[in-house]
Amino acid sequence: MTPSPGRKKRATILDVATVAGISRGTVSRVLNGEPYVSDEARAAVNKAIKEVGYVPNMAARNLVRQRSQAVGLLIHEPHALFLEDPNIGSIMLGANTVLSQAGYQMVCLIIDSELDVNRIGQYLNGGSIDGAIVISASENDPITELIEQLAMASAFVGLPPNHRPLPFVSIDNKKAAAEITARLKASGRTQIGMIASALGRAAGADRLAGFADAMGSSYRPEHVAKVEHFSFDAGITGMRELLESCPTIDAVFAASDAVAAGALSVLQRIGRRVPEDIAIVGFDDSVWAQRTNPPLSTVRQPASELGAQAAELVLAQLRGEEINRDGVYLETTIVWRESA
Amino acid sequence: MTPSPGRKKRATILDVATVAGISRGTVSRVLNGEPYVSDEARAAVNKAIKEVGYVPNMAARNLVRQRSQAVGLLIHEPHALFLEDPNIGSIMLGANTVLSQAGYQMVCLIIDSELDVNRIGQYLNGGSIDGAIVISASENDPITELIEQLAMASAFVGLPPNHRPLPFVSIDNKKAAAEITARLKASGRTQIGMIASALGRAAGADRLAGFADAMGSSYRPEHVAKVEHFSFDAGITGMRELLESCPTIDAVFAASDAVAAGALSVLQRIGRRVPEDIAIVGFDDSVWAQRTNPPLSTVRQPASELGAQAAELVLAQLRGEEINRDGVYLETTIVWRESA
DNA sequence: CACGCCTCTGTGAACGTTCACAGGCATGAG
DNA sequence: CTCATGCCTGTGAACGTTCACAGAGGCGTG
Repeated sequence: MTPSPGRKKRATILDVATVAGISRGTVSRVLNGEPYVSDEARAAVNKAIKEVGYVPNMAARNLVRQRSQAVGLLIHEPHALFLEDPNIGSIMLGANTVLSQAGYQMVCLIIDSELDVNRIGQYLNGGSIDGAIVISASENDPITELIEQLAMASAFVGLPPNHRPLPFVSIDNKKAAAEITARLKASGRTQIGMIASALGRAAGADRLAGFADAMGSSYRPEHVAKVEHFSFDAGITGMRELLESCPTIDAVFAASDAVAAGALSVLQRIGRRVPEDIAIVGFDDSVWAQRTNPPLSTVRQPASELGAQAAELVLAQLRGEEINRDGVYLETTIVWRESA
Repeated sequence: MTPSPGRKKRATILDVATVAGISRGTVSRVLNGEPYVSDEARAAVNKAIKEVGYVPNMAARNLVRQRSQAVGLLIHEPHALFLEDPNIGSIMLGANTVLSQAGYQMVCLIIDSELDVNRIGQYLNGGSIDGAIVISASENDPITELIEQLAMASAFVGLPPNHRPLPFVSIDNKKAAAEITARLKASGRTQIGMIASALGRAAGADRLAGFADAMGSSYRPEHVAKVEHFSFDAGITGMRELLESCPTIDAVFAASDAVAAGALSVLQRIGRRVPEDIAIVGFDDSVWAQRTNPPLSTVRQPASELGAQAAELVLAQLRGEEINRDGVYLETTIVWRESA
């Protein structure tokens, strides 16, 4: 009687032990590269492992070790935005490289509905991962609360919502926004507007704050269009709004490259020349920036480095080290291309 | 003596049981929503769970149940490509929705280096996931071999490499390519070329085959530029090549939208008008397609549906159902915009 | 009253590891 | 010769669940 037509029963450490003619303990020692194992035993174990096709059972290992050697990357991003955000991919790869080298498995978890929120809660606290990197959590995020309650090893990419005192890696959005706005002013433009996005998030609000700072006394509220997301479509909406409230505008700071690309498409459709008639700058230095026509002047954000540092931050906590509670800020640079 | 300043010890099912004044078994029954539990017991358990802050330990559960209620989404894509591929995000979301509703956790695993390959092997076979959805595996992929050996529940998005007889969901690349090429011919163009990409993958090779099919006797090898990836930069390279080998070309079928966008940028730089002087069509109907100027005519690929169906395929296997061994093909449609 | 059935509960045995401990066997020093 | 030391090995207990089983009590029926 065969047990079932499905997957065959997996070999355990005991099978390896009996085939190799030794005990569990020694097999375990070989598996974990511990010292005090004779060469013969080691060879016998390795041979037996191949023979029976043994692979360690993670669940059993995690259970007894009380850790999983895995770190979660939580992506809590509205549907559409996730598809457009060019930074997420870079952040993922940056984090993966660091975790991978440290022997950790990175597992990405997408939070896309209420259903997900509960299940992820279990996943977080159920011992499936030892730490979490959180990307783009919005204000009042239940996951953030959970992480804080559990006091689990974590790192946010961008500021943690609600000013929670949690570890993070970010860029200084306000400073960067102020810098590129200043540059725009210095280039001789006089009617400078902004398309501000995602004001519910620190990144969005800070970019607007930086713009206002740099404009100083020449700041005009009617020169700011406020849109919901960092998206191409939001850029279209925002640009139309801006043209209506201030037809003589001659420069626009868009809160992201995607927004800038949307704005650019509006300007081109109505025949305004960029940069001759109107200058436009973005933020992120994503693929958008280099592939619009003209290519965008923008703020370069070290996305993969953000991911990498967030991963380091989590690893440090797992090693039990004290970490910098004030967060890590990475440098941005201005990339000047032809759109301004 | 406090045990350690780190995370406090987690409550177990036994703690809940003692607080509620009943046994493990009943707590377990409540947890899993089984019948034959008195209302009082249920209430007591729920109260106790809140009180001690209990969360089930997944490792222990997975160990005894021999399954994890999680499905992996393996992304094996060269670094740069992962960032550009517009379909991956949609596939992820499509799969996540289906899995989430079925009570499964989707975990994405990125394979970006040799290091990753080994670790993922363990992850796959170590009981951390019950099934796998594989995106864009290239020929001779060790992960594919592993999945076949393990006979684990799986589904490929796109054809499995090396013609392995594994479940998959795909579009008919050859047919779709032939259709759009035919449409290009019908529009009166006479010198039609193609920028063929990623010929090492079924998707890439099939698109070229479809093109050749549709061209029939008017197929000219020198009208085909072969490039490595489905990327913007590859589009630039390919277009330059094509212009050199055939300066009078008046239509180009690019193997993907990103490639088409790259090609378009070359044409615009040298002053060829699209679509007046030369027509260009892409493949995917990704964000690229709608945001180039002019927007691209292209083949619409139901990316999120691909992810969803792949998820369904895995779930069916986990339910023990027999599945269609010949794969599932989804329909594509031609989207005609202004670039041709 | 005896019996069977249904509801509910508790208990022991697993699941596959790791870890601490105990102990065996050489080897070398006193 | 004895004892300590270093290398190597085996064993029992634990990790936190689920699952099958046994059994208690209530109720209706013959």
